[in-house]
Amino acid sequence: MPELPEVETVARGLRLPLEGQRLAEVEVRVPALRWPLPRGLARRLTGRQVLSVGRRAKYLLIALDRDEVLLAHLGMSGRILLVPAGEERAPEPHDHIVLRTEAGSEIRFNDARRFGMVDLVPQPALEEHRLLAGLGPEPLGNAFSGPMLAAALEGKATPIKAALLDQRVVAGLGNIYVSEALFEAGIAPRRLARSVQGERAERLARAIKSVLHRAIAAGGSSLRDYVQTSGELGYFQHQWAVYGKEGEPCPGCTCGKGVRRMVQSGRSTFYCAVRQR
DNA sequence: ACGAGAACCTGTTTGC
DNA sequence: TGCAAACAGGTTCTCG
Repeated sequence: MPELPEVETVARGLRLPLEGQRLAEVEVRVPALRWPLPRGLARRLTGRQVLSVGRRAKYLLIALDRDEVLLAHLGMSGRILLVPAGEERAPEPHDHIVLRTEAGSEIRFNDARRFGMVDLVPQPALEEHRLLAGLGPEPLGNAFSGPMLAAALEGKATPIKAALLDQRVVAGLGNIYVSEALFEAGIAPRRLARSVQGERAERLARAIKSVLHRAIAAGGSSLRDYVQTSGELGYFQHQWAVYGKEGEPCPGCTCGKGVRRMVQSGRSTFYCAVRQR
């Protein structure tokens, strides 16, 4: 589920129910996700006030009073479910962490596969946190550009597909948006990263920004459903050009061959063999 | 040092 | 229909 646009959508959806609220009750129902949860997490969170909800790469950053930040990653299958104040809903399987605010709404972290991660970090140490320290630039940040991307790809002997999944190169892209961005930029997924320079890097940086912006806009339009019901993908899935479209005609392309699927380092890549070079 | 593949889990879809 | 295999939006670890 969660690449940058999905996490951004979740962060936006959590602002209203969480910001300014005190956590009246906290339940931690599993000992570990990907790693053991911080000791005494429920106790340490109870009574704390939420100052703000933000995002870095695919991480949710929930800033608390007393200078601590709740850091959360949704892994592959993680979702945030919101139960509005006044509604009762029995805990469902894999509802691992449940936060209840003073106002009565419930925020649940549900993650069937438990690839997600949660940590509680002192604010001053946030940037050096082992999960955040090595992250590359935010693709939607002002600093991110063709030349910056070109520099990050320089000398890399790996396919561009794999390089873009590397969070040290750019932070926040995942398997879906890499396929989409490469299609939009007209770059073949197998092309070596080091050969993406100059105008190609420029096109790719632009495509990345454009795809992410459009996905966030679509996620935003389905924001309530997204957070409240199941955490499923927002409406952007209806706008995918190639992802999951093997055999279908590629949009705006007259190649007649349709979208192809291949496997690169164990993961599906969708592309047009004619338009992407 | 770098890149490819395995490993971590469970749920759903696909194929025989 | 039933069952097994393949596959799923991520990251880290190991090995060559």
